[in-house]
Amino acid sequence: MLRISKLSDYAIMVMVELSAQAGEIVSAHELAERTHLELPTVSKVLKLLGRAGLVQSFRGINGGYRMEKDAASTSVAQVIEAIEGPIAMTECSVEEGLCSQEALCSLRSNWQRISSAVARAMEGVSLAEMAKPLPRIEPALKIATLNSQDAHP
Amino acid sequence: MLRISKLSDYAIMVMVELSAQAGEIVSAHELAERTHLELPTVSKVLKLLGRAGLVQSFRGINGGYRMEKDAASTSVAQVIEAIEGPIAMTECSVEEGLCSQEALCSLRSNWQRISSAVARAMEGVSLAEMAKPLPRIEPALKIATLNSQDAHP
DNA sequence: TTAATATAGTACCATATCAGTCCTGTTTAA
DNA sequence: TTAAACAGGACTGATATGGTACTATATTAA
Repeated sequence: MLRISKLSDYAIMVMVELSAQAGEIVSAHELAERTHLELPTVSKVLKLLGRAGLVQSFRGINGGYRMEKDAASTSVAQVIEAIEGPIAMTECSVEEGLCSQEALCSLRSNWQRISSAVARAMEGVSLAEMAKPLPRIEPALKIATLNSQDAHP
Repeated sequence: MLRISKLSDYAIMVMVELSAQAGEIVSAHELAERTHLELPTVSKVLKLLGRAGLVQSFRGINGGYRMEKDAASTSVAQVIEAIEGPIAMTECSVEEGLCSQEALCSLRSNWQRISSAVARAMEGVSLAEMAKPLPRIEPALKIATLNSQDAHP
């Protein structure tokens, strides 16, 4: 299914929410409420984002988090990497060991190429864009769109 | 880490190996030897590839598998989809239920856009290309072609 | 100085998913 | 009829992930 982890998904939600209040310090508690996620989960995500330098943390009684960069200059790829580490498709196509075949080696370099392309796809989308309901729709592929019951007017 | 499953990785290996003998019928046993994978594993992968119509199977004493299409016209994406199903990044960004916020909804459509770009990245690489040790380091790989509504070097 | 609040770091567990194997049935050729 | 090879599905062990909890530390206000 080629998915990103839920935690990364949450991280995007949190960052987008934070970007709505750029410049301000928002507590994890508040972010949890707005994203409808559990506080411990949001907290975990924020810690990871903090280590990656995407948010700055403030301790103490009026503490919280603040976005470090502009939403337009932070990419989805950066957020995902903060949570999951480097973007790559395979550990190494030849991990079976005994790479003694041409074919296997050719795979490895090609996987790296594909990984780059995928990474670029995600580097090309900023948080600012994510916050907007989709600038322009394009030839929609057959990508699965699950439940469509959005509960708001 | 944004990874594909090992099974998909294996599937590519098997398909590339099969393409080296395009037109011929090769047994799972033989493919297992050439890829250095275990027979049951290779067998499992081949069954999935067969159901997806990427290979044709032949039972009986001289049975085996044969590629259905040309290696140049079969993409990495097709193979991965045969193993993992539709390529998508997230189940649905709003699976938390209670999508009552603008931000969440904007995420969903954007994820679809990203998924499309990622899918395209993998549709742009054929098995024939995978079999070659990497044609040449291309400065601007034409694979990605993500919707460049923003300037993207 | 102390109390309250909020994050940091780490560790833990339950669960879901995946990889890998095996078993039984079916088809085909000799 | 037998052996070889695939089809389908079930089962299991391992791994990773998601989610939570606990302790320590920092900050602010009274």
